[in-house]
Amino acid sequence: MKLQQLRAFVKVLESGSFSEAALELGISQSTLSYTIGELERELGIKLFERGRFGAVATDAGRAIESHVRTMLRFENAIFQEASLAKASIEGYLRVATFRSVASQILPSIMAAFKRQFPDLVLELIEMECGRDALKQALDRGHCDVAVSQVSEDELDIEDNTLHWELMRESYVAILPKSQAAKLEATTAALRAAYPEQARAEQADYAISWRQLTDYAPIMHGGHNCGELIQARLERALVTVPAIQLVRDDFTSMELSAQGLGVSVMPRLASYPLHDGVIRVDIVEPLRRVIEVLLLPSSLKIPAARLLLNALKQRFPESSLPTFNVRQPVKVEPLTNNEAVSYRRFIN
Amino acid sequence: MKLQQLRAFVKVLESGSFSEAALELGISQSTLSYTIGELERELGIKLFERGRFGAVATDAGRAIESHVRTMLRFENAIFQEASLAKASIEGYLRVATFRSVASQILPSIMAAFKRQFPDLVLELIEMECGRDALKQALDRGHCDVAVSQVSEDELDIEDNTLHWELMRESYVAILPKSQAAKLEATTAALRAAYPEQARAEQADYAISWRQLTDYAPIMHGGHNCGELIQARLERALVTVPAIQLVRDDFTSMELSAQGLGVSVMPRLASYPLHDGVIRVDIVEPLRRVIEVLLLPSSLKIPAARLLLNALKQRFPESSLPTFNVRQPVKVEPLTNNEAVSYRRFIN
DNA sequence: CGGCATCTATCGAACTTTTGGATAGATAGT
DNA sequence: ACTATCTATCCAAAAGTTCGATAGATGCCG
Repeated sequence: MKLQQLRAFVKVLESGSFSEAALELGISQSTLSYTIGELERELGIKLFERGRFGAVATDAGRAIESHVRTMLRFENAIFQEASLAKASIEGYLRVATFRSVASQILPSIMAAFKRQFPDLVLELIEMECGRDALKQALDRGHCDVAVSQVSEDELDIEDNTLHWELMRESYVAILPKSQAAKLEATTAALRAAYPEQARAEQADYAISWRQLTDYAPIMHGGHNCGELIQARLERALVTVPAIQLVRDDFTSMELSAQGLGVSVMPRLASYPLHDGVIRVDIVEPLRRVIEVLLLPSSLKIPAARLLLNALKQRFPESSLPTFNVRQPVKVEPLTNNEAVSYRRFIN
Repeated sequence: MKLQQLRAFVKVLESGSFSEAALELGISQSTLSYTIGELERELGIKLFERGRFGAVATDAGRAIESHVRTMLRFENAIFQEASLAKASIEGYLRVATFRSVASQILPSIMAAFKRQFPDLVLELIEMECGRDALKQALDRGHCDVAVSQVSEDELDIEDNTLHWELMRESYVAILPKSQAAKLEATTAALRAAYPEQARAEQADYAISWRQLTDYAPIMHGGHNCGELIQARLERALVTVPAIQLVRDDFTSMELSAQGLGVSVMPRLASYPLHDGVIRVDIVEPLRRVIEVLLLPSSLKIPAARLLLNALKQRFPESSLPTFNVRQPVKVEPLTNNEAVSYRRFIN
């Protein structure tokens, strides 16, 4: 078996066609055909179903996918260790996450990370936001680290995937200043009814989901989970008014300031606050937990440990520990010779 | 990077010399030198310190060892998946354990396992009995599965190594029938003093460690942890009489029957009981836990799952779950195309 | 139904890499 | 200083890989 065959295998898997994979690999189609053919011959199984449509993996092909990717992951880890020994870090790191984190949270962190380790190629893979999809991406070896969203009541994980909470985010409502007086009247009563809302970061006003439905919702396309909020609004009221989608935080605050509706956005995104609006806590707050996921074996990848450390620095409150950059596995001077000489076979 | 280089790397690591490794690999010394040289050139680091003595890994060499072995482990997993698709299972499985388990417990299981999967090469690696040593063997990739011993109060494991209790073994004393009457007199009192001893598998007699030291201990060379028992005996009495070492269970019972001393052996080993002896519970029993250890990633190796299932069958009381032989990771028809088309780079 | 477009497989020659024997260099022990 | 035991290098032969050309297979569409 050869690594080149495995690299070709993955490329075909991803591009779904020999010809295109060959193009991307910069080799001829005949070479690629020969390469995959050799691998299949050695394994004694067919890896791809070929046809007019291109190439699609057989059951057996899918069965080995994650193993192949694991091997390539560790090839990368070896390059990273080697570059570490030369006091730099080369290689790549693939981070999978969903749209809002990919667009709002990671860019600044990864840019800083990139500045610190310029020779590392960072790859951000955008996927659906469900934890299951991201966990599968890890299992299949599509990425090294994943950042997913999970609701507060589903934090546990049944298998041995590692996961740490990065932050817990609550959404706030943004309403025009003109509504301040009206809200002032109800805020005290609401606070009393929902005491758990009392926290350091408390806003001057509070509102209930029921009240919120008096306004036209302005959804933020960037970092809220549209369905989550929409579902919650629908629970409070039968029909939800037509929703406007906006891309920029300040734009949506501007719309709110103009009295065009209520913006719902993660608390963090509401700083700095637009002059014409007020920040309003939503009682029975809807919160989501942003968590990092990775396979235990990914901890062996130096760049992954570095990224986790960077995340810990950015989110000091998170449950992340800090990792040693240098081999976390202690290598004792026990010579392999000893282990080997004791070896015997059962035949 | 090429797998052949990695295989050569491991062989040099294990044999401690280029010449011998070349011999074992069946290639010439010059070829091996060139192979390792190429790898070093590509990584840009020196992997071995060479000299009159042979070759010994540098820090960098040791740093990549576990990654290299992981890659080879998964290469093996790929072959196993491929053979599974052909309704057999080829490849190898390396099990590390310590002497008594290697000689007394595993052979029958592994022989049966071997009969079931004749094309699988089983490798039994014998090491020291400490859990730490075996865990390190796993971490460094010297084996796929480890079976270790641990005392009852150290069951927890801090990192994410998987571990399941196979069996909990208590030792019994074997004494000549002539001692029955004498023991009968004290057994009831001892049972009352140590009620936790009352169990289904209870023997007809009980004895304390203090009383045990009246007899010459006959140690069983095969499956007790000599030091463990000796230390316990010494705690009960200042000096322990000279110890006789015996290899066969029935032989040591024979010695006890002849009134030559007391045998101490794991309960399981005392079946069937020799006619001339009695089985005696030791109060404040000394127990050891035999557990299976493996890395989470080893669960991906089909043969490892098969072996765990075989162990579960042999030890139905153990905490082991039963694994699916076929890919434990569900592979959904989500095409990689989708994931890839979303991909973008941060540069 | 048949031509067309779009795949992959195969062939043979050019090219690249790998291999092994011979030899040189390095080093520790005697 | 000699010897034994390592690894590195050189070079020619062997082996493996690559590519363009071409053939074969298959679904699409008029």
